[in-house]
This record gives sequence, C-alpha cells and structure tokens, in this order.
Amino acid sequence: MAQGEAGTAQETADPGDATASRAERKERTRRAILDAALALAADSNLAAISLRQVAKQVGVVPTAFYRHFGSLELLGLALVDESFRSLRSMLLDVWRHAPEYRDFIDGSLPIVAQHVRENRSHYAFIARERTAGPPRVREAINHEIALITRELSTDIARTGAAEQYSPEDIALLADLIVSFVVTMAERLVEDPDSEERTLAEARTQLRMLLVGALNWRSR
Amino acid sequence: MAQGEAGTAQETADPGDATASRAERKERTRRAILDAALALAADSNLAAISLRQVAKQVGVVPTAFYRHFGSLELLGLALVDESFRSLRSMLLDVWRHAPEYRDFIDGSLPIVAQHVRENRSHYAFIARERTAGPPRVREAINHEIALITRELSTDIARTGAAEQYSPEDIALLADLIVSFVVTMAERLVEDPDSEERTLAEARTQLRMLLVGALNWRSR
DNA sequence: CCTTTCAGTGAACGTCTGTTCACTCAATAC
DNA sequence: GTATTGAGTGAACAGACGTTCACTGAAAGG
Repeated sequence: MAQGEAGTAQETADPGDATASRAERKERTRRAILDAALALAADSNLAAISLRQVAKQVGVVPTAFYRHFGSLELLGLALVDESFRSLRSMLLDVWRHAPEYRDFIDGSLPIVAQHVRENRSHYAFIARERTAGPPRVREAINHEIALITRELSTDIARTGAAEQYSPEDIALLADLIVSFVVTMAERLVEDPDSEERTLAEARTQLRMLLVGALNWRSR
Repeated sequence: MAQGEAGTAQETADPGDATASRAERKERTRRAILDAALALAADSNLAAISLRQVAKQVGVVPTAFYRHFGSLELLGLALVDESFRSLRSMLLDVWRHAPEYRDFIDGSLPIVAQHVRENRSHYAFIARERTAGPPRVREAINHEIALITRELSTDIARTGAAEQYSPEDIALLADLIVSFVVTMAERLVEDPDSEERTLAEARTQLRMLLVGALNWRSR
C-alpha cells in the first residue's frame, strides 16, 4: 500500500524503484509476464488465456507485451525452456549423487518430489501443455522428455547392464521409468496434500518395475 | 449443395429431412453439438473454444445451444460420460475374452489399439482434458480411471494371485498397468502413424512390467 | 551535451464473446 | 380441432479480444 499500488488482482512488475539499469528493468518486466502467465494458466491453460489478461495482471498496457514476446505461444515456449532448464539441473544432481545410494530409488524420488514441490506452477504448466498446449509447445515438451529418456538410457547402460540387455530393451526400460515418473509428477501437482502417500506408492511401484528389469531375459 | 447448404466449414445438424419425431430431431442436434465441440476442441481444448463457434459449426443460432447444455463445461461432462461408456464396454469385452488367450497382453493390446483408432477424437479429448480441462471435467475423468483401476484390481485378484500378493500390492500393480496403458493411448492418439511401433514397444514394456509382478515378493 | 534507443503509453479499429429476451411455428397432447 | 409445448430464431447488449499506430521520456551512447 505504501508505494506498490497493488490493484484488485495485480502482481505488478514494479520496475520502478528508482535505481535500475534499463536491461534490469526489462528483465524484471519479462519475469513478471512469465509469472503472470503461469498464474493465469493455472486456472485453465495457455490457449485459454489472453494477452490482455496477462498485461493487466502484470500492470502494464497490453501493447507492452509485444516488447517481450511475439505471441502467447512464444511465451509458452519460453516457459517450457525455463522449466526444463531447472528440471535438467535437478536431474544432473540426482545422477551425480546416484552411485552413493545403495538403492537409487530412495535417493532419487525424494529429490524429484522436492523439486516438484518447489516448482509446482512450472510442473503444472508442463503437465497441462504437454497434452493440451499449442502444437509447437507440445512438440517442445515431448522433445525435452525424449532427451531425458535418452540420457537415462545411457546412464543405465553405464551401470554395467550393457552386456546383459540389448540397447533396445534398455531404451524401453528407460522410457518405462520416465513415463512413470511423469505420471507421478502429474499426481504430485494435482494433489499436493497426498504427497507422502503418492511417494510411498510410487516407491513400491518403481521397485516392482525394477524387479521386472532385473529378471528380464535372465530367466 | 442440393439441400444441405453446407457453409464454409459447417457440419450441419440438418435435423430437417422431413419425417422425424420431435425427440429424434432434438437428439440429432445434440449429437451434432457434441461432434462439433469434439472437432473444435481438437485444435486446442475445451476451455479455449466458444459456444458461438460450436453453434456456427453445427449450423444453429448461438442461443439454441442452451436447449441442450447449460454450459460448455456440462457439454464436456457429457463427452466424458460418452467416452467412458464406450471405453468400458470395450474393456468388458477384453476381460471377457482374456482367459481364452495364453498371453493376455497379446490378446488385449490390439483390441485397445483398435478402439483408440476407431474413437480417436474421444481419446484425444480425454487425454487433453484429463490434465488441462475444467476442474469438474478433470475430476470426472480421474474418477472414471480410478474405477477402471479398481476393476482391474479385483480381476487380478480373481486370477488366483490373491494369496500370494497383498491387496495393496495388487492395487499398486493395477494402477501401474492402467497408468501405462493411459500413456500408451496418449501416444497412439498423438502419433497415429506410428501405431505399429508404439504397440510393439508397449507389448515389450508391459511384459517387463509383468515379469516384475511375477517375481515380486516371491524371491 | 546532444542524439539515439526503446520499454511502456493510450487511443482506436473491427471482431468476437456469453447471455437476455420476445418471437415463431411445427410436432405433440388432449 | 383446438391448446400446449419447446427447439430453434434473430436482435440487442456490454464487454473483452488481438493488433495497429504515433507518441513519450528516461536511460545509454557518442
């Protein structure tokens, strides 16, 4: 109330505050636009929100939007990029620490869950737009997921399972695991209150899956 | 061109054609509205289309919509109902014939794939709205999936695995299978041209999963 | 110090939105 | 044969939509 003039439902960029370079102020507005779109899309989805709603939420005039993004779709692609940049750095962390744990499930799942908890709106965005977003956004998300699956494949192969299993089977296993984790993440996003239960169940299910992998073609 | 006056992009209900009871004509328009919404939502999603677009596609005036549905959300719930009514009858068929097959995977997967192929727009609708639809629609879909999972649980238990595995583990296995099939259906919808490949991969993955189940807690 | 750059402004446009209301007129009910 | 019902009509509304354009004024560049 002091200076921000937080309107009816605004979350103003407030790039004022006197001292700030031009680039800083621009970046701050850009962030505000991304956050506003993320918040608005949370109640429906990207294709259902309007440029004007985003501008109003940010606290700028509609035309100002075009200084940052050419369209809502490009904004969506930026959000995909941002989401997966964060996700990938988390996965790097998981895979770097993985060998330390006797059971990599117990080591990895809580980290993933924590990341979902701390980046709920981004995960919700990805979960929605993966199936319902504009075609280019869907493509971008599926491509990112495919990349992650590929990385998991090579990581599984590195654990020494390379001679026992065919590359095709390893790829299928990696896909199975990634698909399952995607489903789990969707559930954590949809019902955050049941995180503990969801996680406990996922742990058991992932173990079932790995028991299958361990007994695969070794009978 | 003879009598239908099929406009620029209409798919007219055409409830004329002279002889037809009042109820029949109403039902025909209702169907046309459902189909129009299904077609329009295919290019984005339910929350992004408008009542007027649907009406124009059907070939009626916007206000006529209200004679059939109170809102687009209620139309969405009707589509969910319709989709799962068809899906459940297919599943009944699968489960009725399942015992005949030595390997129930090879018996069931093609039937599911065929059903997806023949009802692509409904499956696409469910896939999108499950994560991106209006809250009530999401709820309805997740509820239907939960019901199917429950039925699969009791079916697994009936196969005689009831003494070897705990009810909780059976439920988790059923959930794992249903989740996987949902993912597979999403892929069949997204990329129909790769059906054969998707199906072959899913077959192997489902086997991996079942190998896990068979070796579960029996070591 | 003067010039250029450019994030943000504000008016204006034509179009589309959901919803209301009183209406028509053929199929049904009695 | 008359009365009722109700699916579909068409005008009207207030507001939101994307996009254009010429603009302002402070920061950055020279």
